Amino acid sequence: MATINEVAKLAGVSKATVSRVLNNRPVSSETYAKVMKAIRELKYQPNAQARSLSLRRAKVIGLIAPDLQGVFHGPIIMGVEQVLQNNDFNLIVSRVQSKEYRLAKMLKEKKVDGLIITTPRQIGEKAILALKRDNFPVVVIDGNVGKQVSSVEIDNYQGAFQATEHLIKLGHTRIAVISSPPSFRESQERLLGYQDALKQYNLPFDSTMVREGDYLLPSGEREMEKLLALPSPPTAVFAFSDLMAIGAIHCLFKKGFSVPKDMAVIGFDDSIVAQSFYPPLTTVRQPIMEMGVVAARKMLAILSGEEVEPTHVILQTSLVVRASCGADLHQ
Amino acid sequence: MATINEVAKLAGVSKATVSRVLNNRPVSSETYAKVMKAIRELKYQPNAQARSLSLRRAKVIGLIAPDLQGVFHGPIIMGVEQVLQNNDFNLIVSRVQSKEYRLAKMLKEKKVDGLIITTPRQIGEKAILALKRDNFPVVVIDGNVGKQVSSVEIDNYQGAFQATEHLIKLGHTRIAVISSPPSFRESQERLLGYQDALKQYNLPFDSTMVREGDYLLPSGEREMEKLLALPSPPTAVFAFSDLMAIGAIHCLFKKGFSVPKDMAVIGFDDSIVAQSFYPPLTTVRQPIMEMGVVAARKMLAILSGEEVEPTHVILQTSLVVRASCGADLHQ
DNA sequence: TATACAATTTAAACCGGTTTCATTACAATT
DNA sequence: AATTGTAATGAAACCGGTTTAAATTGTATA
Repeated sequence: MATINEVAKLAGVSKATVSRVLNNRPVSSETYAKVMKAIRELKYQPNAQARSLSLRRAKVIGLIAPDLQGVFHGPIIMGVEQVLQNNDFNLIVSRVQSKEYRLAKMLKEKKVDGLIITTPRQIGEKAILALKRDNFPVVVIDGNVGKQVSSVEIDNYQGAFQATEHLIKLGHTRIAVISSPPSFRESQERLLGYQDALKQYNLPFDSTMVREGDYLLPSGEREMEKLLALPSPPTAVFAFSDLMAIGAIHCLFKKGFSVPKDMAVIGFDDSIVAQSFYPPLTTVRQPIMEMGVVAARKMLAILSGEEVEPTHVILQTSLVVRASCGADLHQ
Repeated sequence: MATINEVAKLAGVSKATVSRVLNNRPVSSETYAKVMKAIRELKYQPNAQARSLSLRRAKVIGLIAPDLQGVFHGPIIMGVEQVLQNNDFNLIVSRVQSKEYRLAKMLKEKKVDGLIITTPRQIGEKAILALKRDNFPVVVIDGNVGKQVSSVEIDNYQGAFQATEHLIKLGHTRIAVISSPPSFRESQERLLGYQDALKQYNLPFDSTMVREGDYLLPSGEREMEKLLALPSPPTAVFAFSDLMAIGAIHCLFKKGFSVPKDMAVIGFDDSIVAQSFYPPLTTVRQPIMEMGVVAARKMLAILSGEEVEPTHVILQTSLVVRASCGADLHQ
């Protein structure tokens, strides 16, 4: 590969002048032509490493996540990468394993200009705050680690409220919840949305109606079984993930029940499994990819100096009505 | 951030000596101690850009794919990243948009040391061969672009053979196929596996039994409908993706059929939707994540000079028997 | 004690860019 | 014609590492 020195020699100018041409700084038109000719002839491509070293920015940002695939992190990666690509940045993805260690490394090595961190719960909030203290550009997705770190979240309260309200409007009064671990912030927010919806429609809150799952299918199946064993079982179930909703339906099908006739079921996420299941699952759509888009834009804004104060954006959910609650039959 | 010069000054040695300590080259034990002390005190972290420039390798490899999420590319990313992380490499992921352009750029800029390219069909095989001609390290996943480029593939023939054989052994003789576009190499390989299985069990091949889909759910639903309209419809369907298999089942359910009682259905991929569907889908498992693992290992081998001649590994599929073919009832 | 040799260490060059500062060339002003 | 100002260019320093070649140190040998 040719270097800037070879281009300079071939064009008969100094490397400073070649650099000027490359960066669109004023040069005479004849010089410009000479240099461009040499660049073409040598098929010259500037060395990103040398440029990064000199400019002290890599034009790469890092994304740290507990997982790089799946219905949640996959779309986030897509969203982030799309924005970065359009702005001539690259994306390094890294699965967090050894806790905080690798986090800081990439930044301090200057391998990346900034870090987008998803579900910081799994990483350790202190580690993130430490980065922020060292003044590294950090954006957090789906988790608020305090006012000083920019974040992108979804409105869990709103999503749960919508789902519950939908079931209430379909006439259900005994609505169960299959929740996620109570220690997770989003569990609390969603539970609050559920309770407030009940309250708004003057329905009593019954704590036996709330069960705890772990987001995965088997827990949905298991908790549905427990709900059916109740003296007075629910007529509708709101699960905090599509997979748990589907698990609940597995349980129902195995016992010969029909959905939505015998039980209305609603999920959360609107992942690929929701639309492909039969009956197609009514669910709360999280704008997951958009979280990635917003986070990436925010990161670029921070790097360009546009965003100096941390900001926190909360994206809205939307209800996707399909067949698992019988809403289509109700008209 | 501290630099090597500051460390050298604090330790009272030259930067060359600090460099030696960093790279585990022989130094006296007192020098070692002095340098390490300075490194700790300054919280020194070597600058990756400077090192890359000097060593002419970035310790980053690029992954180019038409998609960065979903049931196929998600696991590949996981597999690749896992291997790279264990070898202290980073992974840049990039969705291919503007065809060949960006491909070469990252390599020529020296932003990455090598490129792993998935489903090269969408990228243009000539572009890949051009990279190889320029002697850039390239590994291709799920697509063979010729003997000169290392590749990792799965045994499509074998997978289709297994699936078809399974249905035959369950007593089916009219087995339909919902294929993918015939121009795709894997379509041809799978079709051959299907036909050879029929042949081996002395079953006739009937071309009306093979329909063309596009890997997505709606096409499965659509083609199933056509199959049902046949004068003598199949009793079993083998779809070339889980999503198409599920689409076929949607069609059957809507018409009041039962699966597997009225129709056995088998998919391909073993994606998340296969296990979460009801009835759980029997399918051909592709070792997708393993493809990423193997590709990454191969890339590292190329970069370290271990692998000089291109190699081609073909991973085996396996049949995952669940409920959609009724095999569990047959015992 | 002088000499040879190996083991450490350092100074300087290099990787390939960007940028500061000085210089040159040239047109405009008085 | 002398002076001033401006635009274009080049030389050299710099970014922060690695590496080569030369210098230094200490030890063993003659």
